[in-house]
Amino acid sequence: MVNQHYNQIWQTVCAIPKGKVASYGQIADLAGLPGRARLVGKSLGYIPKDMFVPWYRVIRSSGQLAFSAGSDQALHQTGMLQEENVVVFRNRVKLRVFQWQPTLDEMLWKLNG
DNA sequence: GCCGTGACGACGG
DNA sequence: TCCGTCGCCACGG
Repeated sequence: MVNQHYNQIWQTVCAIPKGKVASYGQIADLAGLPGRARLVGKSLGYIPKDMFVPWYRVIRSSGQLAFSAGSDQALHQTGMLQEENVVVFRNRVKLRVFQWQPTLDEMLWKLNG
């Protein structure tokens, strides 16, 4: 039994295209939960093991990875991103280059799904 | 109900 | 750019 908000958040994270990243706040907004970036972070820790959700494409609004530099988790996330050709330098990603900018179509599609 | 705790964010120095 | 501060909100003790 999981909070309904978590499902909305997971769905939204799944909409981030491969090779792009989005911020916690951005996901919260798109999920219809403005101002609840921290809830997004929480929910990513509760992703069911049998469900694929590209959690590693979610980073801070500053471009920094959420995990501290050098930690196992940060290294894992870095590896996953680099497999998608997202450049991670000094534990951060250049948002100018890799941040997902949803088109109107993508946002409307989410409403239907 | 109060309080501390987060995979956060905006802002100012 | 790198910090500290404050606001934020869901949870658990």
